[in-house]
Amino acid sequence: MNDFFRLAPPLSDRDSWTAADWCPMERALDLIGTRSAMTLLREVFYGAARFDDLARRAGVTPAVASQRLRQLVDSGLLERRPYQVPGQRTRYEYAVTERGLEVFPIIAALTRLGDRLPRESEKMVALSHAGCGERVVTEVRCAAGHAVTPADTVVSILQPAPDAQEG
Amino acid sequence: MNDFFRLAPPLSDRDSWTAADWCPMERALDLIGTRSAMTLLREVFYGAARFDDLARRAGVTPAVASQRLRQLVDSGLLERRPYQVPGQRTRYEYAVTERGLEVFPIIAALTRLGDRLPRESEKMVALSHAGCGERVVTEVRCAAGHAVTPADTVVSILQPAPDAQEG
DNA sequence: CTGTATCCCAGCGGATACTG
DNA sequence: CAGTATCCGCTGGGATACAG
Repeated sequence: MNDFFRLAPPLSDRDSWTAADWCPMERALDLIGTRSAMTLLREVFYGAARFDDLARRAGVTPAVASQRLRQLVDSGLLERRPYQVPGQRTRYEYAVTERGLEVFPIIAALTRLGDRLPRESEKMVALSHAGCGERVVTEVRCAAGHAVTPADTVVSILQPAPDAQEG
Repeated sequence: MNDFFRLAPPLSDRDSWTAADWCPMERALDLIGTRSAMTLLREVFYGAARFDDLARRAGVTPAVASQRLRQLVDSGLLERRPYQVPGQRTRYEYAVTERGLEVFPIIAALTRLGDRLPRESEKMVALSHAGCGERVVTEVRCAAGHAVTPADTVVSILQPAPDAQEG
C-alpha cells in the first residue's frame, strides 16, 4: 500500500457501489461475466488454441465464439498469434496473456466448487496437479501470505487524498 | 483418490464435454453463473444479511433479489435463518452455509482480477486482510500443497471402473 | 421491512447459411 | 479451417406496483 490512498467512510454507510468504476469484481464481470467467456477461457487453459477446437470444446456456436474471442482479445486477456508450420499456410492461435493468467484462479475455484456439488453421473472431469496427481484447490491468502477467511477480511473504499502528491 | 475411478481416454479425443453432468465448472456456473448471484453472494461475504441491504448493495431490484436468493438457498449455498430481537417481530437473515464457503475463493479471485484491470476512477473498493491490512489474493495449489500453474495441470475424464466394488 | 407479480427490453446464445 | 451475417427464442434483469 502506498499513502496515495486513504480510507473512506465505513462500508455500512454506503448504498450500492455497484459501479464498475469502483468495484473490482464488477469490472471483472464486465469482461468474463458471460458463460461463453468462462467456458472459452477454460478451454484455453485446458490446452485448446485453435478457433475450431475452442468453439467445439466450449460447446458454443462459431458465431458466439467469434464475438466472445474478439472481446477477450480486445480486453487483453487473450492474444491472437500467427504461427507458421513450414510448408503450410499461416494459422492463428489464441493464447493467454500475462493479464489473462489472473483468470486461472477463477477457473480453478469454480471447478473446485462444482467438484463438491452433488452430480448425476459418476463420470466426471477432474483437474489435477501434473506433478503429483492431487486435485487442484484454491487458497485465499493475503499478500503477506496469511491464510484468510471471509471473517478475516475488511472491505474499504479507498480514494485519493486531496493533498496527495504523486511520485 | 480412491480406485473406484480410472482414467478415460485423453482429452484431445473428446468433443464438447460441456454437459453439467461431467464438467464441475458447468455445475458451478449453473448455480452462480448469473451476475445477480455473484453480486448478492459478494454482499453476503461483505457482511450484509437482510433482504433489503442485500438488494440495495448488490444493486438489483427486489424482484431479482427475491428470485435469486431463493435459488441460492435451494442450492444450499445460502440459508435463510429466522432470528429474534427480544421485543421485536421475527426477522430473517441470509447466511453462508458450509458449502457456500466454497464461493469465497471465486469472489476473491474475481476481485483480484478486477483489481489489476485499468479503471476510470481513482476511487476504488479494496479487499484486505483484517489482521495485517495486506490485499487479498488467491493461490492455486494442489491438495498436497504444491503451487500449481496452468501448465502444471492435467485434465482427465474419470469414470467408474466397470468391475468396481463399492465400499 | 420482506418480499411477489407484471410488463418490458436488451443481451446471450442456438441454428443456419455463407465467405476466404 | 477460420470465421461472419442473419434470424430468433429465452432468460436475466430494470421499472413499477402491490401484499403481508
